[in-house]
Amino acid sequence: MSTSPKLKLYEEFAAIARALGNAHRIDILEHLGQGERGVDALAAKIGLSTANTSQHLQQLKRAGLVESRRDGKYILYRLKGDNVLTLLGALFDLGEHNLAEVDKVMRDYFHKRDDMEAVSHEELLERSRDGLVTVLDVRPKDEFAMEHLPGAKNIPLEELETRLSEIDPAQEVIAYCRGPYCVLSFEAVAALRQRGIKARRLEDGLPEWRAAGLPVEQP
Amino acid sequence: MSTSPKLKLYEEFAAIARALGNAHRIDILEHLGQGERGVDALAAKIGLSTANTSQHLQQLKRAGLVESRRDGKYILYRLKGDNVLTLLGALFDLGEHNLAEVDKVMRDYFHKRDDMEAVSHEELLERSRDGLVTVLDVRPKDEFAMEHLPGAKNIPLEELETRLSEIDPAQEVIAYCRGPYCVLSFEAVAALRQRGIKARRLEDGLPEWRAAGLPVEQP
DNA sequence: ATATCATTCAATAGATTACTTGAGCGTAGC
DNA sequence: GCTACGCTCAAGTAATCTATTGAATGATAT
Repeated sequence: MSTSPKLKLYEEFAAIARALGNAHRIDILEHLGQGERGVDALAAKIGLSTANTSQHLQQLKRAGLVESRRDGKYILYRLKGDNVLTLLGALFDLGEHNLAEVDKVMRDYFHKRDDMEAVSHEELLERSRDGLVTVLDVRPKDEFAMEHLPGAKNIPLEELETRLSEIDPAQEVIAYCRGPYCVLSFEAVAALRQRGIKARRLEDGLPEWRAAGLPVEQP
Repeated sequence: MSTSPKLKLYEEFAAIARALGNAHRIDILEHLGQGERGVDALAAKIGLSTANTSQHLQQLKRAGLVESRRDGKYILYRLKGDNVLTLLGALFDLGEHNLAEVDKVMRDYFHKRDDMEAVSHEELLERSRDGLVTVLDVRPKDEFAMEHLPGAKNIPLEELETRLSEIDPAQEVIAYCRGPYCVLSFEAVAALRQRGIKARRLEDGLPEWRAAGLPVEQP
């Protein structure tokens, strides 16, 4: 094998794929989809040691999936361009269509996605313009603080039970979180429905919304 | 780590990515993009032992990237759905945009892709309708035999020098091969230009043409 | 049945990967 | 300057991956 130019290229592409070949690193990418993060903050969110997280980040960096900048004593990582979300989307899509295991997990834990009747960008925009829905961001407070959908109300999933009174039961709730496989919004919808409140999920999460060129609110 | 459902899903997605994490397997996928192949035939094309190729194919199968069927004593593998090409496309795209190494290989070996002025589907269709161009398939004879672009002439790259007389020097040649990184069409264009024949590459290869829903010719 | 061919399986050695631990380095604030 | 903090590096272990070899299926042909 004289390592033809084509194989050389494929070796580079394979290196990118290998960087995606670990569940924790995909998790990191999802979190970075919310916005820039420091290493420790990320490590805490995903439940890995700092050193381990740092090493994962460096693999992602070598593969061209993330980039970093220094801000004071923090080093902030972020996704490198919109292509990353596109690639992740293609990966998720293939998994959902081609792997029985993925389908099974979806059924078992997410009570079958289709039954959740996800709401599209377009529908949300339309209905929120008419003031018909409550847009609910169920991510943790700090993530909401950085960026959120326009007009959204933030009740982190953990606090949902104790803060139910803040939700107008006359309106439909549309919940969203980090991305299409983020559990938060699934569980929020389930909890709300159990209490008789009409609720649906937004099809995608914040990163996809932003990638679609739709407006977000910042402090 | 109690392995949340989200991480379980991400583990599945990561498994798909790991299956893409080897240059030979990407090469296999490109060849399967041309059409169904038996194990031995594939092994010969990509230059690996039969056993090794078989094992790579099984990894791809476990990851939901290929599927197989028995035909007599052959077991024929093929890509599992169009999502595979989409995923590969996203991967290539990210590599081209985000990795300096990829860009370097492109410059060194492919004489900078942009200078090659690739021709789009649309332009090819238009110009071949008017009879202005020779569509040249430079893949090996057996791949051409299985399927090719309508009206294309087949001269495998190895035979190009000896069969130059078959090409009308008055017409522009548009060459294509297996896919966007297949070397064959790059080299064919370079060789033709050196001999004063106007030549360009088709932007993509046969699989992308087929995936775009455009017609192909079969025996 | 036997022989043959295409493919897979099983066992192995060598390389790569994930995570931990503890040390090292740069920046901010005292 | 020193200390605290955020991050990276280096070394080590256990687990996983690649490619080779040779043996084992399974289907066809004689």
